[in-house]
Amino acid sequence: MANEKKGQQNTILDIAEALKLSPATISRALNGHPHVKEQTKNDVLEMAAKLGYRRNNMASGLRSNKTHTVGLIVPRISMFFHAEVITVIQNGLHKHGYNLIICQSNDSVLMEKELTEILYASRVDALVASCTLFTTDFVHFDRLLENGTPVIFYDRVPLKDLGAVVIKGDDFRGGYMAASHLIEVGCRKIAHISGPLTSNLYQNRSAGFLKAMEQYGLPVNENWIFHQELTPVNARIAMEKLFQSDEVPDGIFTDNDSSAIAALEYAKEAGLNVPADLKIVGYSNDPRTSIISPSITTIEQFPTEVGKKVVEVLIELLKKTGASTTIVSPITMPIELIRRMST
Amino acid sequence: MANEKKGQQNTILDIAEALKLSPATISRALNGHPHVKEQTKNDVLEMAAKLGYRRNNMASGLRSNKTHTVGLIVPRISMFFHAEVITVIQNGLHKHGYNLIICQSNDSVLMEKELTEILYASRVDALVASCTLFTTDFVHFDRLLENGTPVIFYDRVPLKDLGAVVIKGDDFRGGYMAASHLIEVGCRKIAHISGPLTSNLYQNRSAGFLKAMEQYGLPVNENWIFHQELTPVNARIAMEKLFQSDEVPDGIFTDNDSSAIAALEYAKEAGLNVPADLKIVGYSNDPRTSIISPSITTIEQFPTEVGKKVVEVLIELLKKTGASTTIVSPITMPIELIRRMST
DNA sequence: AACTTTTATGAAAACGTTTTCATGTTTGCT
DNA sequence: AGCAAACATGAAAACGTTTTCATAAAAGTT
Repeated sequence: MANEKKGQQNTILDIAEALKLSPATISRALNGHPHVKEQTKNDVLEMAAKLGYRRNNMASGLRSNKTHTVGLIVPRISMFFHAEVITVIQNGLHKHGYNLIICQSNDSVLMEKELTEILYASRVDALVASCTLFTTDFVHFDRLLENGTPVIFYDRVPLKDLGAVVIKGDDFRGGYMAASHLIEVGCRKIAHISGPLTSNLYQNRSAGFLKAMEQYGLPVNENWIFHQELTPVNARIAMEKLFQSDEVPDGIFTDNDSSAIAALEYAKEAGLNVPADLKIVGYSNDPRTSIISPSITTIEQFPTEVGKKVVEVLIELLKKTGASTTIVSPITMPIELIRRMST
Repeated sequence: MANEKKGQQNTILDIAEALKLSPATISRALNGHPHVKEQTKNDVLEMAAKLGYRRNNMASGLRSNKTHTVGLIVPRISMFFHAEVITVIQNGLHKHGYNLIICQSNDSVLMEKELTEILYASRVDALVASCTLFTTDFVHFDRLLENGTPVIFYDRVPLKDLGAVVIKGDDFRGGYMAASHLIEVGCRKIAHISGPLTSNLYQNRSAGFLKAMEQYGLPVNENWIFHQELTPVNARIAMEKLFQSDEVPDGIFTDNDSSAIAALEYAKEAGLNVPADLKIVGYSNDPRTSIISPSITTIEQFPTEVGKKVVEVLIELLKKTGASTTIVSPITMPIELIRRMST
C-alpha cells in the first residue's frame, strides 16, 4: 500500500516506515546480513513482497560499487555456438539478479579493446570474453584484473595465464577425433583447412590433427595445410588450390562449419562425389551442417554446457568476497564427433 | 593527474578542483547546458579528457532517474533477422552512450511478461520489443507506457495502437509478392504454410497472399492453407497432408525460411523435382536458403535498415524532453523478393 | 554478581551526480 | 543613467542505498 502513486516505486524507507524499523535494518535483512533476528528478517521479506519492492540498483551500486551487471564480449552473436552460450548465460544471470551487456567485437582486435574499455568504464562487476582470433596481446584486460574484477574467458582464450578463469573446449581432442575418424573411414590423403595460429583453437586442433596423422603413420603434406581466416571465400580458394594439383586429397578436415559447407559446395560443383571421392569433417555442429545435402560430419561443442559452466564460475566469483577460490583454471569442456553423410 | 590511484576513477570533483570551479558548473558543461560560458565549457571538456573522466552512470542515474540503458526483448537472438537487427541497435546505442540489455522471450508469452517486468524494475530508459507470436494482450507494456518510458515495437508488433512506436515490415506486400511471383513463374495450385494468425506478421502475409490469388483469379483451396507454429516438424506434417492427397500443389509459399527448408527437404525425399514439379518461396532471406540446393527464393527484410530505423527513433525519443514528437507511428520498412533456384 | 562477548538495532555519513534556488555579473533597452 | 532581462556560477539538497560507528540488550564466562 504505502506509496502507490503512479510511477513511484517504493523504497527501503517505505518498508522501514511500515515496520517501524530503521532503513539500515531493512537493508541488512534484504541482503542476508548475519546480525539480524530471524523474525525481523521474515517480516521485512514479507513486507517487501507485499509492497512489490525492487531494489534500486543505481542507488545500491553507487554506494557499494557494484553494478549488478556483467559484460560479455563475443566475436558475433549470430554465430550459432555463441548464440547458444549467450542464451544460457543470460538466463542464468537473470536468476541471480544480474544484467548482461552483450557486445560484439566482430573479430576486430581494435573493437575488442574499445569494448573492454567501455565495459571497464561502465564498471561491470565481471567480464566474460571470447576473444578475437587475432588477439595475442591481452593487456587491455589488465585494468579489469588489477581492479579485482573477475574475468572469464571461454572458447577463444588467452594462451598464457593471466589472472583470469579460462573455460575452453577440448580442441586438441577435437582435432584428433576428426582426423582419426577420417582415417578410420578410409582416407589416406587428408587436408586440413585451419584458422590462424594466433588462436588457441587452431593451435590445438592442428596439434590434435597432426597427432592422429602421426599415430596412424600417415604423411602430412605441407601444401595441404592451410592457416587462414575461416571464411567461405578462403575455403573455396583453398579448395581450388587443392584440386588443381595432380595429387588430390580424399579427406578434408575444416576447423569450422562455414568452411566445411564451402568445401562441400566446391566439391559438388567440381563433380566430386561426397563421401565417395572426398570425405569432409567440419567443426561446431552448426545447424546448417544437418540440412545441407549430404549432411556434414562435425564436432559438437555442447554450447549449453559451456554456458552453464560460465555461469557457475561467474556466480562463484561474484559472490565471493576475499581471494579464496576453489576454481582451478583451465577448465576443459568435452566435445563429441557427430557422424553424418559426408563421411 | 589529480587522482590516479589504482582502481580510482576520477570524478566531477577532480575536474572542479583542477579548474577552481564548482561541481555544478562541471556537470552543466558536460551535459551541454545552455547557461555556461563557451570558454568554461571548453576548459571543462579539455580537463575531462585529460583526466580520463568517465561519468558514473549510477550516480547520474540515481539523481536524474535515467539508467542510460535500453531494454530489448526478442524471441531468440539466434534468429538471423534478429541477430542482425540487434547488432545494429547495439552499435548505434553505444555511440550515444547507452547500454543495451538483450533478453530472449523464447516465444513464450509468460517469459515476455516476466522480462518486461524485470526491465521495468531495472528502470530502463526505453524498451524495444519484438513480440512473441502469441502475444495478443499487451497490458504488460502498459506500466512502461504510463510511466512515460518510450516503447518501440519492431517486426512483431501489436495489432492495435498503444502509445508505442511501431516499426514493421511490409508483410502484406511480402505475401503479395511471393504469391504473384509463384503465379508468374507458372504455378496455379498454390499452398500457403503460414504462422498463427495471432501475429500481425501472418495476418498481413496471408492477406497479401490472398490478394494476389484473387487478383490473378486463382481459386484458394482451404485445405492448402495452414496456420501453425512455423517449425520444421510442423512444415513436414503439412507437406505430408498436402502430398498424400490426390490433388497436389505446384507451388508453396511458406512464411519463414525454416519451413521452406523443411518443405524442400520433404520434396526432395518424396522424389519431387524442385522447381520443375514444385516451386517454393520462403521468407526472411536466412543465409541457409542460399546454401541449400536448390537455393530458395525468399523475401529479404533488410534487417540492417530496420535496426537503423529503431536506433533513429530511439535516440529521438530518448533525447526529447517534452511530449512533442514528429514520429508518425506505424513505420513500414520495404522488403524485396530474391529469386533463386527454387522457382 | 560482575565482567566480557555476542547479537540486534539505529543514527548518520557516504557514494557521485543533477538540480533548485540564490546571487552576482553582464547585456540590452529606453 | 537606470532598470529589466539574460547569462554565468555556486551552495546545498536530493536521489536510495550501504556501511561505519555507536549503543542497547541478551547471552556467556568466571
